[in-house]
Amino acid sequence: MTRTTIKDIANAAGVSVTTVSLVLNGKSNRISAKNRRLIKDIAQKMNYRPNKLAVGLIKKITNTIGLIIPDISNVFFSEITKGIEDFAHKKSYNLILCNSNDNHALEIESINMLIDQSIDGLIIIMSAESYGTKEQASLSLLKKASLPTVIIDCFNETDNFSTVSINNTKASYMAVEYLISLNHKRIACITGPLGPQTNTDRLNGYIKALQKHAIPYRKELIYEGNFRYQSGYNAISVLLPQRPTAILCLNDMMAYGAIKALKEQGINVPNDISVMGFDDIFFSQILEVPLSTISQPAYTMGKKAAELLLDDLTEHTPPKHIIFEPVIKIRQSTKKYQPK
Amino acid sequence: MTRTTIKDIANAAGVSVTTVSLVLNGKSNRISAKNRRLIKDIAQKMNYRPNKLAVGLIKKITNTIGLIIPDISNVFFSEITKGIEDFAHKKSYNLILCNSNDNHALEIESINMLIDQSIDGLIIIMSAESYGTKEQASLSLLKKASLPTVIIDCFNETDNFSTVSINNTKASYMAVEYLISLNHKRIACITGPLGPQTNTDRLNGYIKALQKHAIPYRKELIYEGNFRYQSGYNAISVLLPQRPTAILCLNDMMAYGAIKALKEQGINVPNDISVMGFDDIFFSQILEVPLSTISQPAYTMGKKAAELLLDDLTEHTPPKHIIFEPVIKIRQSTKKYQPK
DNA sequence: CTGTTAGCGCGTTCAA
DNA sequence: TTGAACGCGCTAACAG
Repeated sequence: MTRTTIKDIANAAGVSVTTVSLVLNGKSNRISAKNRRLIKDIAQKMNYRPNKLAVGLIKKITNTIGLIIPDISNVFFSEITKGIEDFAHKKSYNLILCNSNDNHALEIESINMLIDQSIDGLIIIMSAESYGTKEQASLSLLKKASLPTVIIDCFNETDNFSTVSINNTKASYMAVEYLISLNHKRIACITGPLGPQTNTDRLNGYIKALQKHAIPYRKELIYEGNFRYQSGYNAISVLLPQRPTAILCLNDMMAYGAIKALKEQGINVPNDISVMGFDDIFFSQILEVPLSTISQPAYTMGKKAAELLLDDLTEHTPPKHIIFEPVIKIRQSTKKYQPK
Repeated sequence: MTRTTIKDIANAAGVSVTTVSLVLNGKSNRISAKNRRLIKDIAQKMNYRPNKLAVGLIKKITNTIGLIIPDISNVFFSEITKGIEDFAHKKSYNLILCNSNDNHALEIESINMLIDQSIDGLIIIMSAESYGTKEQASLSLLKKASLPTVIIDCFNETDNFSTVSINNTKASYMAVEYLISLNHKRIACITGPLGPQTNTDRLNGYIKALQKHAIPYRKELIYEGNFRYQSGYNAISVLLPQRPTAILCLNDMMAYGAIKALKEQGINVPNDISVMGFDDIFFSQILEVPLSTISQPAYTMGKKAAELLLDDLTEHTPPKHIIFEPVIKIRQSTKKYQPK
């Protein structure tokens, strides 16, 4: 069964396609009332819906936005996605989803595929591989296509893109300062891949807080993970010999892995070692020992990104940089350090 | 900056657009070798990529599939989505994502939006509201549009759609039989919304297992939840007075809520009450008391759905019904019942 | 008030 | 071996 087109309607109504188009697009001030009625009735009856490909081809507007994220099965990203989708849908935009799997080549490929689809704009969370020249490669591709873009989780003032993120440096600074206030001095840190600035910012916040409190920075206390559960777990065997009294994990999933490994070693959290996370995903509240962590408003960040993008699309607002303030959630995985 | 079109290439090469089109579509057997070279070179140099709107308009193929799910922030669904996206991307298909928020009207709206976008096919997980006549409404809309569709989590032989699901009846049957083997007789059940067949199937499996073992079915032991953490939590206060010795939760999230409420009441899992889940999402392994549960291969189910759909699109395979076998994961939240 | 004409970017006859 | 012409479904000048 083939869809009804304006041509069908025009035939049925005995008018030209122009008239139909005019009526159906609300530009019918100059069309006779009876024709207006007639056409609308027929359109309704024949269940007419405009073909968006055809409209897009002409108007160069598709009401479609692209989303590239590293991994939709990661709850932090899926929460962001929800925020984006909800907002976009409310504004009658469709969302094309692409996973980059933290792979730069796939990211580039996705950007190209999305451009080919004539998306109106893009929201992207860069892959972990996309930093330095690779990040620039992605960005310049977007610039060449002059594609309205909002970047999440990557503050970037120099290029002409809107960004949405939290203040990462401040976030981990807050976390470390809190741990220091608990008398901790040997604070280990399990980081994400130390390429993207978001991640190095977090490490820098850690370092700054130590400096501020005149605690020496020890490289041996740093473990570079990859944001996955397993890497948090693995970190423990290399960190433990350094005898940390607290461990800051730069996302919650790694904190879960670390806690698991600690438990297997018979080490109690928080009595023996304090552990902090970063993100505050839902499950952190319901852990055996609810996780102290830095909260990022994932849903809101997604929503805000969508809002910025659609604003840009509809009224060409200049790039904005939204920085959310991190919020520290003190739960039960952290505790005052008491030398034994 | 505007994209380069075949016209641009034709001009640059001094040939007609037909020639360009022929070459770029691999139908260049009849084109002179030098022109072939020339055109390909120019296309490369000018960074030509076909406009998919235009191609779609002609070919009626967009290489785009739609996905409608209740909620992308639910890890069970996001895992399915990952499976779909990975497979689709590998086959050069794009994915348009829509959340129905378990709302039938939104589901219908999404279907229409997706059809307007000329998607080639659809994968859908019905909203909790879409059962009975509402389910039929969604299905008949798809049929009228003759849109190739795969339905996940809803076995449905009568309509002409492919389906992917697990054997839900058997799944909960297995769970209950396992609990019975542990000497439990007062087994409560926290269900999902008892509209969609998937959910009533699960309840039926529970009932069948009781019957098989001559254990009376008691309505007071059933609580109808909504698959959310909070409803599992809420269930406990109404179920507890019935003194169950085991509780089967028809998804993991509700099991988490139930366990939380139990803990707050000073009731130990599994020593006082056994709890089983359903889904086996990642977090179930890392709970304080790792959750015994029925495992659904979410990623694989998504992948399989995408595979069925693309098979249908490329070679018009008849509808298939894939039923995965549930696997019981015995962890530590269940234990032999010992009367005290 | 309404129809004719001309494309949007591309694939595909049909002639030449 | 190639090009002109047509059309996918629709919008937008421009006439009338």
